[in-house]
Amino acid sequence: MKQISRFSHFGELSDKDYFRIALSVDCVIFGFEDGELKVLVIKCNIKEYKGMWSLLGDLVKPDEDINSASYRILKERTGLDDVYLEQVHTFGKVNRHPAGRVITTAYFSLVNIKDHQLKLSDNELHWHPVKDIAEMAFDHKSILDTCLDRLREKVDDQPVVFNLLPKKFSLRELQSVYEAVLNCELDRRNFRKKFFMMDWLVDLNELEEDVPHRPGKLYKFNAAKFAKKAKKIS
Amino acid sequence: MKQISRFSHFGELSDKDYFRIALSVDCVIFGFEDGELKVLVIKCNIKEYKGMWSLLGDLVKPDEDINSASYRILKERTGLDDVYLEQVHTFGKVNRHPAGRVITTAYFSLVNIKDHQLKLSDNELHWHPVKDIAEMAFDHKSILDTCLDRLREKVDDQPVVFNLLPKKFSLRELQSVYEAVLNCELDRRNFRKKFFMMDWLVDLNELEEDVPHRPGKLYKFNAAKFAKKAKKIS
DNA sequence: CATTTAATGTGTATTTTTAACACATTATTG
DNA sequence: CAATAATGTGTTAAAAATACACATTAAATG
Repeated sequence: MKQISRFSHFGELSDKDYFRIALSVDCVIFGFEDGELKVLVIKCNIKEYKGMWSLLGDLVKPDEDINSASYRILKERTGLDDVYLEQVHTFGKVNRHPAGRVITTAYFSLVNIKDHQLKLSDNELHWHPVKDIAEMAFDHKSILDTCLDRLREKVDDQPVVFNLLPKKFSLRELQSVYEAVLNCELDRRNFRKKFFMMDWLVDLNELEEDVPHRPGKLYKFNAAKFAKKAKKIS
Repeated sequence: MKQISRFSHFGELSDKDYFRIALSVDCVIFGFEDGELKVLVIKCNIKEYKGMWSLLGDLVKPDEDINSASYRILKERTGLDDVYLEQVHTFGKVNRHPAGRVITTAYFSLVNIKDHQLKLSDNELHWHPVKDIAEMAFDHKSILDTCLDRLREKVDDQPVVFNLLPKKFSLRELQSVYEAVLNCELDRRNFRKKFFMMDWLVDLNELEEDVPHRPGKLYKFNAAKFAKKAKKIS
C-alpha cells in the first residue's frame, strides 16, 4: 500500500511523510558596544511568545544552500554583506516551534555595531547585552548559550574578535572585547605581550584621539598573515 | 495572491514552498580494530553512486527529535543502545543528494567493534579503515573528514576514547587508540604519566593474558569521576 | 633450565608556556 | 603647573609539555 518513494532507499515511509518538516536558520549576531558583548534580537510577534526577544531567523528556501540562507538573513536584517559567520548546531526538538515542526540550524556572526546603525531603528530590532538576557522566545536562549560557548572556544585560538571592532583599534579596546566575550579580567601586560608574540597586529603609527588621557597606539588586524592558507614562515 | 501561511512571520513564501526539503541524519560510527581507526560504512544502492561506500543514515520522521533519530539509526544498524553520540555539523548544499533536496545533520559515534559483531554480516555493512577511504557517495567524505576533525579536538580534553575500547584495557591499547585517532606517535612514558595525573583510570589489579611477552596491567575508565557533574574536589 | 624475546614499568632534566607583578611616561584637564 | 587617567615596558616564578634510558617481567625457544 505504500506509495513509491524517491527516498525508498532511506526507509519505509512515503515521500509525503518526510516533507512535513521545515528547516530554518537562526543567527546569533554578536556585537560589541559600551564595553559589553551584545546580541541582535527582535521582538517576537507570534502569540505564544508575544513581546519576548527572539533571534533573527528565516525558513530555508527549497533551492537555497543553508549557508547562503544565513548570509541572506544577515544581509536582509543588518545590511551587512561580508561578515564572519559560522555554523554552530542544529536544534531539532519536536515541539520547539508552536506553529509546527521546524528544525533550525544556528549560526553565530560577529559584526561591528557602528557599521550598520542605519537599518536598525526600523523595527523592533535591538542590541541587547548578552549578560542580561534571562529568557527568550522558543528555544532561543539555549541557542544563544550554545553559540556563546562556541564563541568563547573560538576566540581562544583563532583571530575572530577583530570582526567586532572597527578597522583601527587600540590594545585597550581589543582587550576589553576579550574580557567581554570571556567574562573575565585579563592582565594588561601579558595580554599585550601575547598579541605581539602572535603577530596578529599591525602597528598603524597612529594615536587615539579625543581621549581624556594619554592616547594609545592604533593597530589593525594582520589579515595578510591569515589570508587563505596561513603562511608557514612567519 | 499569497496563501495564508502558518509561518507568515518568517517571510514571504507559502507553507507549501517550505515543505519541499527533507531532513536526514548521517552517523559517522567510529570503531577501533587491529590498531586502526575504522568507520562503519555501507555499499550505496542508488544508481548515481552505485557501489561506493556511504555512511549510515535515514530521514528524520516528522514526529521525531533529531537526536532520537540518530540513536534510532545506531540502534537499528548496530544493535547498540547506549553509545556515545555527538552532533557535529549540518550539511545543506542544494544538490548534495540526487533524489531531491535533503539537508543532513551529521553525528559521530564511538563504539567498541567487538560488542556487535552480530548484526554486521547482514548486509553490505563494513568496518573500513578511516585512512584508506579516498572517496565516498554523496558528500559523505567531507562529512567524515569534518567528524574526524571534531573527534580529534574532542579526545584532546575529554575522556571519550574509552567508548572505543572494551571495559578492561591495557595502557598500551589506550595509547594505540590515541595514536590511531590522532595519527601520530606518542611518548609512552609521558602518556602514562599524563593519564595517572589526570586520574582517568582505575587500576583493576589484573594482568593481560595470552600475550607473548610481559603482560601489562589492566585498567578501566574512571567513570565515577565524570558522573553527571565532574566533582570539584578530586 | 638458561637464554632470548618483546614487551612493561619507572624518573629526571630541559624547554616552553603561562601567570604574577610595579613603576615610569604621556597627553589632557582644570 | 599640578592632578588625572590612562599607556608602555621586563623580570621572575610556577606550571606544563617534551625529551630521553635502563631495569624488569613473563612467555617462548632450544
